[in-house]
Amino acid sequence: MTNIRDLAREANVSVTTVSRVLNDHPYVANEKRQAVREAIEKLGYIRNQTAVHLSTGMTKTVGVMLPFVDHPYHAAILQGIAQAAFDASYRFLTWQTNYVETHEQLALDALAQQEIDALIVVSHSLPLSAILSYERYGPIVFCEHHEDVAAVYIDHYTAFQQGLAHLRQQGHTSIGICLGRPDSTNSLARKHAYQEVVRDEFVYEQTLTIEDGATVARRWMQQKQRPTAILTASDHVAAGLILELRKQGYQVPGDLSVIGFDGSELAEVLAMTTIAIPYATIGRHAFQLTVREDLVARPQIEVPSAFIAGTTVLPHT
Amino acid sequence: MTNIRDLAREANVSVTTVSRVLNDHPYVANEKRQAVREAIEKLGYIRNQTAVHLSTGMTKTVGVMLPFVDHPYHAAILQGIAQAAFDASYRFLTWQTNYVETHEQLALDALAQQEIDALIVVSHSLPLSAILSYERYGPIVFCEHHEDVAAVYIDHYTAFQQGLAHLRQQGHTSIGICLGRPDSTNSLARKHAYQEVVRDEFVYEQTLTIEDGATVARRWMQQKQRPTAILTASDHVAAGLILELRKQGYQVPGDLSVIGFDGSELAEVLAMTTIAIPYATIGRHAFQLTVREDLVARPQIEVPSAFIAGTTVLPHT
DNA sequence: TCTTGCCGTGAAACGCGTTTCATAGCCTAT
DNA sequence: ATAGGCTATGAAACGCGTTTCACGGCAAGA
Repeated sequence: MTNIRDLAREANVSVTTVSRVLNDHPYVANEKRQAVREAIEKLGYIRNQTAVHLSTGMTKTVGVMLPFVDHPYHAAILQGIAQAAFDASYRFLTWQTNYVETHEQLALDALAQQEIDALIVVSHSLPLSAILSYERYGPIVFCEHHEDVAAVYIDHYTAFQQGLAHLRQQGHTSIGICLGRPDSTNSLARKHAYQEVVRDEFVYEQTLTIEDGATVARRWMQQKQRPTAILTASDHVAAGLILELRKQGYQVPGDLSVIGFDGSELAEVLAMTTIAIPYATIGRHAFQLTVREDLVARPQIEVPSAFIAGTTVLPHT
Repeated sequence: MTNIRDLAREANVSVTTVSRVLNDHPYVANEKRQAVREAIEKLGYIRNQTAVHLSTGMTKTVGVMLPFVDHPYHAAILQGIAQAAFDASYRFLTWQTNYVETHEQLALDALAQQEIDALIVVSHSLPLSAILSYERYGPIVFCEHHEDVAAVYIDHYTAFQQGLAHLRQQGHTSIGICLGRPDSTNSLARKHAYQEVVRDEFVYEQTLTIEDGATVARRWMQQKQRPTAILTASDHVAAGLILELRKQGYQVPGDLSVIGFDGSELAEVLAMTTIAIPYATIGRHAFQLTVREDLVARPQIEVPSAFIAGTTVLPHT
């Protein structure tokens, strides 16, 4: 591999001058610049990025810690990050953690080891304090709300309120909710919105997948006291719920009204009433935060959710 | 930042010995090893990965060139790559190209610039030869079939044959197909399988999204000569097709039988007849190929597809 | 007793681009 | 005429871990 010193020799200039040419520094005479360019051409020189990284002390790479790369909304956030990173000539490394703490730790280590310049935490199971202790190694941006942390998030409390308000407007008083991971920030906010307006508690926890949705359906069918509407925490769960009910001969929304959450293709396909989240936007903002000058001030960005009317909610009579 | 030389001074050993301790090299006396460990502890030393990369000449990172990170089957491949890379203590950098050639080029540049040790090409629009000219910089593995190239792929020809055979078995003789990008390797294989057995040509090209599926539905409705069954090239297209037809009052499979392709959640939700592809497996194999000793022999791995019976095909009477 | 061969250790070179600092010519403002 | 300021250029230091090579010591095999 030819390097910058070979070029210097070939072009009869110093390595400094070669470096200046490579970086478009102005203080190079035209003939020398030309000579270097010809040497590059002649020797087929290609810049070694690793050396650049070591020398400059930055990798122009951000890390992304997320549980699953192939879950639709995580993938959508990743898409936004990919786009924003691309626009800024950054690259991104992904740590798929499955919510395993030792895996999450590896992303933190990478930040400390200067493999990445900054870290975006899409979702995590390590304690917040454990993650924040790595802030001294570089910027850390979250995709969910925490106090005193750089973050871009949607207000799950308000989003859930919107859904509940819609159901109550339609005359539903007996309303259930599905939550994902029970103690996640999001679940707590949702529960909060729920408990403010609902008396009967129909809370289905640990619902994440289509299959979990079907399980909720089976539980609902067995209940004597049933809600007339369920607000889920993901379109996946809603889809599983709806399809299992229909399979068993129930009507959705005739027997049960259902609202999804995400605004995914699944909701589109099922013409589902849902709450759409602009995940790609979250990803874009998250990346942009990592390179923001005033990150020390720990800025927070709230992105709006949008209620989408579909065909899976009927007024309660 | 404390470095290896600081450690050496603190522990009264040479940098060589420190390096040996860091890399668990056996030729270090226990007392010295202990002394180095204490120095690491005391000074809070953290290894600089970039320096390791420069020094060793490898980054333990593979690149992934793919059009979209948030399309379900690309995400599923990415998931497989993520898993296999994780197991091998590798990282992966992703280039989301949108099939834009200049973007694809950036992934190739990264290989030449030694930012990545190897490149996985999930799908591409650059000419194959342009990509292969970068093989001298490092291993390149494809996720689709090409002659004389390291690749892991599914046999689209056979997969499509399976679907066609099923439809003909059910009495369909007038069969249409949807293809994605018209000149992609996959489309050509599919077309080949199609033209072998079908006389009337009902080929709908450039169908990729749910919306495209709806467009196919509208075209189908306007046709005087219509196929009685359509084999699509993705569950997305099939979903759009099915739902638009149903919306317009047609029966699926009563008026038109439909077979999807992918075996995605969408197919599951719609109880769609489809051809399932083990995308994560493709990703895993692809990664494993990049680190295989005999990669110069350009090994090829074919992974099987699986016909999944659903409710969107009815015998033709 | 003499050779091998393994263990243990460190100086120095290596990988490679960037940046600081010093130097020097030349022009402009005072 | 002189102090500054800008252009241009290069030597050397820097970032930092790995690896090669040389060397001393000691034990086992010949």
